[in-house]
Amino acid sequence: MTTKRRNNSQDVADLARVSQASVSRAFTLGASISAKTKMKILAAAEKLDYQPNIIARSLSKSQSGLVGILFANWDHPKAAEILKGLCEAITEKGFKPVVQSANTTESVDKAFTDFLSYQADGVIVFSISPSANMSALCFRSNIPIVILNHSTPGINASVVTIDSTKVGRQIGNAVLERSYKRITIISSDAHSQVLSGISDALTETVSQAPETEIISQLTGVHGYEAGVQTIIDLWAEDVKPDVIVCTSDYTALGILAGCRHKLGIKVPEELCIIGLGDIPVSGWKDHDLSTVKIPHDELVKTTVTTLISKIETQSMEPENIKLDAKLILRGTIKNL
Amino acid sequence: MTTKRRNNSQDVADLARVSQASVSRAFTLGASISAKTKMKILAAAEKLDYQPNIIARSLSKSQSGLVGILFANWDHPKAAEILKGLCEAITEKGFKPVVQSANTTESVDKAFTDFLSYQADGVIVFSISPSANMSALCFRSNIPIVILNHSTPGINASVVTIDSTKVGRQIGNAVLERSYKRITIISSDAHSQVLSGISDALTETVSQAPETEIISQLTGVHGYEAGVQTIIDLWAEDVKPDVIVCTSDYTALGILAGCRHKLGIKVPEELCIIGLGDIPVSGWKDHDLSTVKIPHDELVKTTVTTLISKIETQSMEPENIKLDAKLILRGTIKNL
DNA sequence: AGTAGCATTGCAAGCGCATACATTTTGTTA
DNA sequence: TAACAAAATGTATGCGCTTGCAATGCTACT
Repeated sequence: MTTKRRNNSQDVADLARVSQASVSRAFTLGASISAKTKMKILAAAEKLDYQPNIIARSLSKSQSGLVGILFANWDHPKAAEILKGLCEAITEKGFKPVVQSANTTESVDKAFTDFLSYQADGVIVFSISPSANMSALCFRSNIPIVILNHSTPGINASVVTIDSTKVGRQIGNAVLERSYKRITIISSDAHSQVLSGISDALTETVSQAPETEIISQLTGVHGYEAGVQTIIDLWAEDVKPDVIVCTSDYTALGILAGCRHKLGIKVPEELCIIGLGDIPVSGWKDHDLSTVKIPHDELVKTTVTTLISKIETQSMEPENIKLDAKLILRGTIKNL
Repeated sequence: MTTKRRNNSQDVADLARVSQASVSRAFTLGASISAKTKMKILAAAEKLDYQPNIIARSLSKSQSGLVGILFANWDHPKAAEILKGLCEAITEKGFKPVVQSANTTESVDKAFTDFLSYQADGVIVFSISPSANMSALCFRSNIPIVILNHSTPGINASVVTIDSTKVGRQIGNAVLERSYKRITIISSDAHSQVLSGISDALTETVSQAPETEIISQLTGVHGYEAGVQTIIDLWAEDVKPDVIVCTSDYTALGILAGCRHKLGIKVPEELCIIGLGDIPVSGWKDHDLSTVKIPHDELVKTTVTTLISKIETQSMEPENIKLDAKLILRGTIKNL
């Protein structure tokens, strides 16, 4: 089968008996062209299945209209929602999202050089940071980067996150008001700025309250099963907090299940559990977990808006944007 | 700020004192070039932050290396996993995934014309079908389409799904072996071929067993809360099956919760519940839901392999590929 | 009618790369 | 060492589009 060449603007021009430039103008918003010839051209284009070749347009305008999305954390409970939001917002702005999956240093670097090759007009990075090399390279190449949900100091990129310090304070206050005293913090990921921000603020708040203390802090625990095991271990070791703040809902749900089904610990009377993320399951009556609702939608929209505005203004100035998250108090914390 | 032009192959050529063509060859695998000059060129390229401009390459080779992904069903419990798999497999094959979100007829058509414009080499469609118009247009333009998890007859596209008929028979047999008699089918989506395949096969299997019958069939019920409400309604109306087959785990979990926490129905003694999808929560001890495990990973890989092979062989021949799914029997069905 | 002023169109030169073809260099063999 | 094949390199053209500039058409006004 000889592959039939796709029709191009010259073919349309020939059929419509105009110049190729006019065809181009017919498909360019706001170009100088009369309504009459535009009609004629569009009709011819229709007849020939013609669509402007964006690749060629990109080349001649030297901007691709492509936005790279580097997506690292597919296990994030809201991964689909976030990616959907990013893709839709990007499309909405007239760009196309090119998604790359990467989480090792090398694969991240590879993804970035690919973005460079594809002349991406900008890059969004989710839950990871580019290497200093790559961010510098992008800077030199005038490709703005916006990082969502992660931050690494000293990188030439903008960052959009929740205000984790504020969340930490809210949790601290809620716990203190209810006279819980002995706190354990369980974080699923030692490297996330969001999580460490919370525990910093929590430490700070608690240290101002007499008789209250953070009795233990565990790191790298994530997932339901790990949660179940963790609470069993704690009780076995006789480390018995009356509050567990957990930087993942899944883990928190595991802890809750361990309390109820294995250890017979009464929640919230004997133990208060707070998660992070507000995944749908947490709201189910079976669990009714107290947690923190993160404004993903807003984070996503802000990320895209920020990036596109940088692309359009050719600005490489890093910004640091923090949005508020909301503490949701449900059955796993005492009522006031 | 005057935007500094990115270095191109000519710049590298000048620095390395070779022709532009040689630079091109240095970056083309298997091109005719000596090791020595290649070194020289790569060094110069390094110095100039040069990356080949894929947009220009695409134009001159008239193939973009882009694969369009039309993603319709972001609420699918495995949406992230599936999309990740697609993106990674596509990247692996040396292409780039461009993700479009669309679920209305118009937006789907729009997405397709965009793919055409971007000269996508192929398109993957998840959980929806392109319009006849668009599939015909793609056919004329030699752009192969592979549809994952959905099928519409009379469309010029390949399809990859699970063998839903086989799944339906498996469920039927498992239920009959355990002497359940009165079956209710609850499907979340009337249009999915996967789901209707199951209920067809189930109907067929059941009709061969004396005293067994499908006593009711509900459509358009989806989600946890809807499940809770549905079981309450059924009991209130005195429609009491002893098996509920549910085409979504979330709904099945809602039904299970309704039985246990609202109605006091004993599962599996009085009522057997089977879901579809095997989402993680279903495996948790709290629920222990019987369900069907769909080989998403395999589906995804097959989809991509199929598409890429079509792209490379320039084949527009539609294929229809069916993979096996596995019935997982847990606590919500009686032990044999 | 003549012409300034603007809208429309055509012309042609790129955008950065791949590649057919021509030319030069290298290596091989008698 | 000559002669020739093979490998390496250079030259020049085209991929399909945008856009600056020039040429043309049109309107309105004196």
